[in-house]
Amino acid sequence: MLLDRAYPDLFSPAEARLMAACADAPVTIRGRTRLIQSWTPLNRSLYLNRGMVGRYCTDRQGRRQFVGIQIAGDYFDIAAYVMSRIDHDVVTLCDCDISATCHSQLDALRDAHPRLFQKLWRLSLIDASIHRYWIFRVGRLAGKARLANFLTEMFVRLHARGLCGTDRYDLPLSQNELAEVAGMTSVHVNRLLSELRLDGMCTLTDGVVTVGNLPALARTGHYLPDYLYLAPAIAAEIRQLLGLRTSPVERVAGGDA
Amino acid sequence: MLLDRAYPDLFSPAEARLMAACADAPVTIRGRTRLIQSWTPLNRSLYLNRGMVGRYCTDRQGRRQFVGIQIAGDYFDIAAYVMSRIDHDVVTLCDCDISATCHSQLDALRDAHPRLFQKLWRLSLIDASIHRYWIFRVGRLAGKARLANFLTEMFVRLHARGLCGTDRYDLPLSQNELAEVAGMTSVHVNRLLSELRLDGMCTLTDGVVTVGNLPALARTGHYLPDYLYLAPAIAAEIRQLLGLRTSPVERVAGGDA
DNA sequence: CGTACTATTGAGTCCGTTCAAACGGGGTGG
DNA sequence: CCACCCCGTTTGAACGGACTCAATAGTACG
Repeated sequence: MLLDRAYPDLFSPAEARLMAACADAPVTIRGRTRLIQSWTPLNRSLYLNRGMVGRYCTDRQGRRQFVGIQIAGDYFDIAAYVMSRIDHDVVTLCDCDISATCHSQLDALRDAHPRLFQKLWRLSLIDASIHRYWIFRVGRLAGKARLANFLTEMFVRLHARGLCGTDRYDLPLSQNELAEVAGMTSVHVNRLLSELRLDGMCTLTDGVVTVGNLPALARTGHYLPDYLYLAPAIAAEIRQLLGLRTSPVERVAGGDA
Repeated sequence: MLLDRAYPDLFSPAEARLMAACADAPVTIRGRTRLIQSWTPLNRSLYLNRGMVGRYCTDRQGRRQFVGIQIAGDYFDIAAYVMSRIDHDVVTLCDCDISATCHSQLDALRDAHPRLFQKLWRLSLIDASIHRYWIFRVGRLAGKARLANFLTEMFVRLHARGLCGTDRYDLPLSQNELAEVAGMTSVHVNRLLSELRLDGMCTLTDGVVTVGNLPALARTGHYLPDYLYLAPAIAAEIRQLLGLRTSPVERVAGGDA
């Protein structure tokens, strides 16, 4: 299970087997397919084996705002298990392999393995932490930093799971969808991307991000990966790649800001 | 317990007593006090009996972005129980009564009352849903709508708990802090507030919001309260106050957008 | 061979920011 | 009691980032 690598303290091999045993066989779904419509009653939750999906809200004029991007190894609607319905839509961004788990199976899991069950809670809390970082990004960062920050996040999350190397990764988003992530216009995304390209930080072509200068990208994006709650070993590797020195714990110990 | 009113399906009276029994006696804390520093190890979680607290991230220049406001009746760092540390800071916005619950007590609760325990998960998922709505707000809404949207959210959340009437509520935020919520400048907040005042929608003076025209405020804020997962009866009352007709379920049944 | 959708570029406009200054209330100390 | 200061609000003026509108081109698809 992909989660092993990113969060080795999260699922033991036995637990991963238990989770996999609950799930149905994966199904392949084409890109740009709406998987979940908001407020529809749901009795299954979904796990993404391969691909990428986006979660979005829509305003009254139909303009979308992505509120999350899920990558391979994510349970992307555990909330549906607890809440029965969810508040947002979910769409595949490319061809995806998805396996479903009936909520009744999760009920059984709760009674039989409460500690494993709690780890699902942990996953949803990491998700919430990512949400908070997205608020920070669109609220506080200027255009260029906003884009650089998001592109760095996607690199870090993919690399932490072993889904990409250090110099490129797949990002199946059009410039328009990138605008719906970053809270701006596709025209503006285009100009900012060309700035990042001229700076030699990264290029985005045909759904592939080629990373030229990762530390510079992280720096212009004011990016810090702490909120992802990565396992210490992986966090250290990521910090090295991003050119960061201090861990959050050191910063706390060091004194007040 | 305040949660009873807003989410009557959430805690039964017996469960509320159980939760209260776990908690220490409330302590009063002065306003503008930092309660939690990010990444500090925590062994207790906090419940807000009275007052208001803010959760925020800080960028490298020290500029704050609020990522959440908690009101009386909120557990505002359940995440600390599962994650041990949290990714953001927490500050009191006014004098607050706060009671703590040791994580060991929650462990006991998990083993003795798994279903009640799951309701804590539910709380944290509602929290995440509010996060998503904040992303939507700062990402997609223009300045005036952004402010109106936030002011409507705070009214709805407070009113749903019986913490205010229909024409005014306490909001202990300076214009500068409001700017840190809405992702803009205090100067701009000032101008937008005066617009809302001239439109007769609402005024903010000395930490009190006086609501002049709630439906208009909700309309300019493009506000829909569905994401709060309010109990049906209260949701209906709120929709009436905001001048909204359709519930989300009706909209789903009605057809695709 | 049309019909989309996507990327790119230009020009003009407006929203929101930055920098500044003035005002008013509430505290404190002389 | 007054002087003073601090903090929050208010307002002005100028700048710049981001948007809107628009046109072009390239590409995938039926």
